[in-house]
Amino acid sequence: MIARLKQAGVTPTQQRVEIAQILFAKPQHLSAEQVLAIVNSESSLVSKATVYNTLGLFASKGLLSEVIVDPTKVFYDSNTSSHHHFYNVDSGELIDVDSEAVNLSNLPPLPEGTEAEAVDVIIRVRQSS
Amino acid sequence: MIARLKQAGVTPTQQRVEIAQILFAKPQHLSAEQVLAIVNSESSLVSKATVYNTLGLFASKGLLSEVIVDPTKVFYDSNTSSHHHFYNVDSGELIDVDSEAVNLSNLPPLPEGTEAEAVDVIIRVRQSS
DNA sequence: GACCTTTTTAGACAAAGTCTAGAAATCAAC
DNA sequence: GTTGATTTCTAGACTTTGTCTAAAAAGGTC
Ligand SMILES: [Mn+2]
Ligand SMILES: [Mn+2]
Ligand SMILES: [Zn+2]
Ligand SMILES: [Zn+2]
Repeated sequence: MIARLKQAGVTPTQQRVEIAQILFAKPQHLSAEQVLAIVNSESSLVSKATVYNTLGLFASKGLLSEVIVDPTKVFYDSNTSSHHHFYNVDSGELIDVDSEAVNLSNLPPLPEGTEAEAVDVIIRVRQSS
Repeated sequence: MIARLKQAGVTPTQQRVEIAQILFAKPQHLSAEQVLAIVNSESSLVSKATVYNTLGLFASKGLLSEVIVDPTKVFYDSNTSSHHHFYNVDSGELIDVDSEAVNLSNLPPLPEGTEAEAVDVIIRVRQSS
């Protein structure tokens, strides 16, 4: 874990390692508030400011990606390979969709003076009645 | 405009007509704060609560769609036909992309017990350096 | 006009996230 | 290992977007 942070150019402090261990345990989608709660569930280890700073830092270094699907919070995704999402608007659940499971092609020309950063595909679903 | 609201099952009050006139003047993407500022730019006509309530009501009646691309605010889109978006992460600009300009097919099977509500494609671009 | 229902309002409140200024930890000579 | 510089962390104030509440206003029906 420490090596992984170093390789990404992140000084592996104790707080950053704590947060990394939670997130990189498996591919998952966690909000900052969830990370804060998990990291401090045993004893109070990491402050709110540090959780937000660390998640932002990890995202800027490519260790996490941000998923914006809910107007009230950002999800941090430990799966950084290019993929898409189902978002259940009723439950708030976010599920990965493999890139190959979606045929996305023929993208239009980008606006003048811009370059692509990412293409997000979000399939919003609701509980069927 | 009044007819349009009635047809959507919305009682056309003075405040709702004011907001509708702003939004339905052309296809555009406005945040609640922007609508509030525009509607009250001459004199104070509509309260904050009413702007939020009205935008939510219009969206629930299909007169507007919500675009979630920015973690800090929701955009309300007066173009309700199915389409996609460029989002310039540097400028915050949101540009429509015609549905036909993107080839999207082969969607994966939906999670058990869910039905599709929408498929959002967001092409995030940044200012090229 | 009296009554009833719907809508609007000011302003308190909530949730997510940022900022600040000082404390703590780390690092680099010496 | 002490000194000094740099980086990181922290508590808590603050900001922004949005929601809630309880009362006022508006509108519809008789
Ligand atoms: Mn919000
Ligand atoms: Mn935010
Ligand atoms: Zn994911
Ligand atoms: Zn649009």
